[in-house]
Amino acid sequence: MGVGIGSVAKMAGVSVTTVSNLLNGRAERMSPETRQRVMQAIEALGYSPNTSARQLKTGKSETLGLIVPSVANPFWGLAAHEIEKAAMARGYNVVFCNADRDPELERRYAEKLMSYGVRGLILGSSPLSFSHFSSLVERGLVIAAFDRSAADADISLGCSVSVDNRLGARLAVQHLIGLGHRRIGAISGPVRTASRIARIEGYREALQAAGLPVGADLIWEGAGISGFGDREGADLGRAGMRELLTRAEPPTAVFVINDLYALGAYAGARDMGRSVPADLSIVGFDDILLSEIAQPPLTTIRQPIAPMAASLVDALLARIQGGVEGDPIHLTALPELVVRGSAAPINQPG
Amino acid sequence: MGVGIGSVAKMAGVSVTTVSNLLNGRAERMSPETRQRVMQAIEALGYSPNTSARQLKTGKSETLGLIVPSVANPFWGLAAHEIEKAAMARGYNVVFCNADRDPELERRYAEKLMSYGVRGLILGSSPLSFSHFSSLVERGLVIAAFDRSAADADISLGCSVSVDNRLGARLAVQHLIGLGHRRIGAISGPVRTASRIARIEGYREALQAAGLPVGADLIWEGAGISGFGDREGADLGRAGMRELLTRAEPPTAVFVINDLYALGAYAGARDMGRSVPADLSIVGFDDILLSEIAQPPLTTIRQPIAPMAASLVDALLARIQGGVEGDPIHLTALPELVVRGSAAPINQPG
DNA sequence: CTTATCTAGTGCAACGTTACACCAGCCCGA
DNA sequence: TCGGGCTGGTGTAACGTTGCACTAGATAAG
Repeated sequence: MGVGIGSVAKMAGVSVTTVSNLLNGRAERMSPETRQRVMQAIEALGYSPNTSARQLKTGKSETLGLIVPSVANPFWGLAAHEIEKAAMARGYNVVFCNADRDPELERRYAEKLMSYGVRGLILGSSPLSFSHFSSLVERGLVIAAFDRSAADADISLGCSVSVDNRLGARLAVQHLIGLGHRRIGAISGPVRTASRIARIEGYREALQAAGLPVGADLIWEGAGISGFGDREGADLGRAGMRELLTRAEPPTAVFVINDLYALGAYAGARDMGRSVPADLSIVGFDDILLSEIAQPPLTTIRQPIAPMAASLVDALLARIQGGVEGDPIHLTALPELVVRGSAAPINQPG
Repeated sequence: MGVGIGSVAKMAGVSVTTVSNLLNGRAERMSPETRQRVMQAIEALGYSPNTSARQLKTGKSETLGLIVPSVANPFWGLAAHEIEKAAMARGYNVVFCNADRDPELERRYAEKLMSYGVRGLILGSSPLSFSHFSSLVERGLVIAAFDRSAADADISLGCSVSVDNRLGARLAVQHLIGLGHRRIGAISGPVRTASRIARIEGYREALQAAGLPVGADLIWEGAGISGFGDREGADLGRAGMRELLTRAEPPTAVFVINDLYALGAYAGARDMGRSVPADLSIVGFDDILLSEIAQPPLTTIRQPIAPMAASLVDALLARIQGGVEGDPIHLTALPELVVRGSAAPINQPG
């Protein structure tokens, strides 16, 4: 049954130590002929090392954990894929978990991952607090956040990367202002994460800096809506846009918290008989795959996901491998405005 | 450092066996007071079992592997999430891998997974052949395919589930025929998987059954296009539609192999000045999240992903747990036509 | 000739867990 | 009083791997 290091050793006529030495990059400790024999035995038996045993012995693991709200969300799907690529390139595997932003589920997953020997955990869509991880952090888990900005870091956060969400939102809103819009709304949705809060702040800042109105009547936050999943992502954007357009003095342009919501907002605008961008300008955030082929192609803020993933994995690995030395590492990536067809100069009604 | 079963035992004043018994559902073998003491010790020490050690000892693992082309593709992202839910509900974890349909990468991942103790592997988007897995199957790996039909099963396939792809395609094409279309094209793309082949067969069958023309000039297969990734999914649909519409006698309706391509085909149609559905009807396949909010909402064939995922996980677990008894289990799910706005009665030009 | 150094290995305890094989008391019926 | 069956445990050998601590034999230096 078990073809292990032992069977290989027997077949090659050497000790298990020698096989182990070959397997662990100490090939110079044996003659070329021995090396050859061992390698042939490995090949012949189809031997592959038992990771559990290795992990048990060394206490190290070449595996990183990743918790995202849901991989069914195109943005997190792409982020997950890029994180996996970056980890693989450094010899690490990643195990994905979909936790639907449920703190209790996140904690259970993290615990499970630790029991698998995982020491590094990447969190997508950071909750406001990491307190549910604190006991795990005490036990040696290093947490890396994918979308959290440096400023509001938590004690137990090992490292983080995010696009400058405030700046991104400002860019989006400034674009709208440049197009002549004066009543600019925002659709945010009921989930309060670090990144969403920063985006809304950026939105407010840009408006204030331009001396434009910024009131609750311009923002839809979907208060009271629960049972949020990703199926509902676009639907919430749709609902939000519909509600915003039925208010007393509706905006002529709206900044939508992310592209999935923005695509939903397209549908909401259509539902209300508005044409984008003729009657209503929209700008999103993220630049997901589908934004380019949407009709009209979505003007949005691009996050450089691949470099962000690579940097975060580097930082996390440095912390895991080099011990817990020094302060948390925080990285900020620059957002980029991608002008496409969903925002147009204001259509002066009078 | 290592808080293991041993420290718990010491703290509770019992033997390691007793702790192990409690941990493995043999709680009735000890007095309530002992149980209480052990549980308090577990709590106090923050003990969590070491999965590597457990796996090493038992040879079993509560982990399933899943290889998909890319989780950045909305369809596979959703499928992955549903598979994870189904597995979790049965006490299993799943490790996701994105292999970009590269057989060599698939094999490497599968090997890695086996070294982690994984005995059950779910494959999304089945390649035509499973030969690259044969040596792993000999070593005890059970393979389950998510989108492969019963008919064309490979020796090394343990179980499978798929929607009836032929029927789904027939439904789609019959819908178009019912709308009065007579020149019905198809966009398939360059990747040849079991499911795509079946869909194209269904398309041909429906056309033949209705006595309609079915020729190479109606089908775009993207021959010669390489470097396929998911970024290109929608782009290929766009390119395909453009090419189809520049041919001598373009179709008035087209069946697109999946929704991602179909959304790209929308863009391709716009590029060529055609309006959907007024000038051109489109029907897709899969019913991804975004299809409903696209403009026009996409008429498509829905796959019941959640039940499919649950059935496949059940079948796979039965095979892993119950030994390799009997023939492969194959399940077929029924596709459903979802009529939305992208297919309309033919616009008679004369 | 002795001692040091190098080459090419070997032996073994440990990592945390499980489960088989035990066993000390106690109670009950005969 | 003995035997049998409970109850509530305990002792320990593995599982496959690693890496420290060794060493036999050859060669080199003094």
